Amino acid sequence: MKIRQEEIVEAALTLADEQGLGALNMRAIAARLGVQASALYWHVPSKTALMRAMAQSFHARALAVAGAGAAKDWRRWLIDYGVALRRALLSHQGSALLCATARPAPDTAAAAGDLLAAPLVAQGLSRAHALSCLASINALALGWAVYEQSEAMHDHLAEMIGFDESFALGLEAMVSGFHVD
Amino acid sequence: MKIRQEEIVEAALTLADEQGLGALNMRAIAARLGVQASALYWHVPSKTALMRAMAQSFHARALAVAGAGAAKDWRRWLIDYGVALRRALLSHQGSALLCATARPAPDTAAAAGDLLAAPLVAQGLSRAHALSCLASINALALGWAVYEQSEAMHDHLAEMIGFDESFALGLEAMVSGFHVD
DNA sequence: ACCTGAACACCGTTCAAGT
DNA sequence: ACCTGAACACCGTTCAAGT
Repeated sequence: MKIRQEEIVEAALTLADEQGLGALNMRAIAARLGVQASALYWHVPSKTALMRAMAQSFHARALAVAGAGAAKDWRRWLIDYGVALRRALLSHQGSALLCATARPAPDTAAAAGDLLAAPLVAQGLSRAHALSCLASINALALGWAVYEQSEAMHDHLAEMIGFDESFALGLEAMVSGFHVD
Repeated sequence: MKIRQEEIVEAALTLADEQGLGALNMRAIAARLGVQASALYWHVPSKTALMRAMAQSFHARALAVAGAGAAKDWRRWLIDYGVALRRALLSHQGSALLCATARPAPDTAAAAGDLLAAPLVAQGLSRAHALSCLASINALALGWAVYEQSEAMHDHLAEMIGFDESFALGLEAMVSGFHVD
């Protein structure tokens, strides 16, 4: 039974989705593909690299969604990006923690930075300022997603606030406070 | 050689600080205390519980700093809290990831929520709105700290933006966008 | 080229046994 | 009460050997 890199990442993703990030181990991934754990190492250098690939798929999704409407007002664009990023993170269990743990490949990160900054720079923000704003939105979305995906934290916070509204409130407040430099 | 709970948490904290969170294991902690790994389980129920205790020490520090000046304007207070929280997280290696992973004890979290909301409620914000604002600030500080403590992410971002200024910018933007409900 | 089987070092945790 | 020593199951990873 032949295996490809892509299949391994996909299997890992659905496994993490079903059983949680803590249940993600090489033997379980291999079993899901009808193969031995050691077979994975022909296609993937390490579990760390595998998790990095998993994390990148989330960023890629958010980037694709946000990149679509580049003609909008830059504040609107930032808000849409933040919402899309959070949604992408929440779409799979444990993805926030995964993104917090796994570092992206340096070249991918640089390319993503350029792509994200472009629509802001086109509307008059300096590149440095655009990246700064983007980083804050990344941090906000990641932080919220971490809280929402932490079981106990989720249960506790959910009693007192609504996640969607609170995130929207914080995001809109932040973006409205940004200025063109 | 007798051991106390507190000593174990402290040893774990300094070990994580020196060697990183990945090097944190029961045998290493025990060795630092001149004891066998199995001895730890007389004082601590599990590694998970130990990490929870570690995470709580960070929140406690930030809470102590922020609780100090309760008479300030609520926006100023929120900003000071955010800055204190981030500083507390950055003071130990891997603390952000630790706080993202370990869930606090439910009663501690509830008490912290009350304590933090109090100065805001005293100045006219509703309890729900105060908690919502606080959660956003928590998320922002945690997200930033995660980025700053992720080695590769750090190196990459540091080339383009200043962490301190960018965090301050995002935090002040957000707080200035909050309103009394 | 791609996979199996068996092994290695390491880890969290348990438990009888010591003092 | 508190600690040691030895063990267990589990994990990431390697590597010879098969096909």
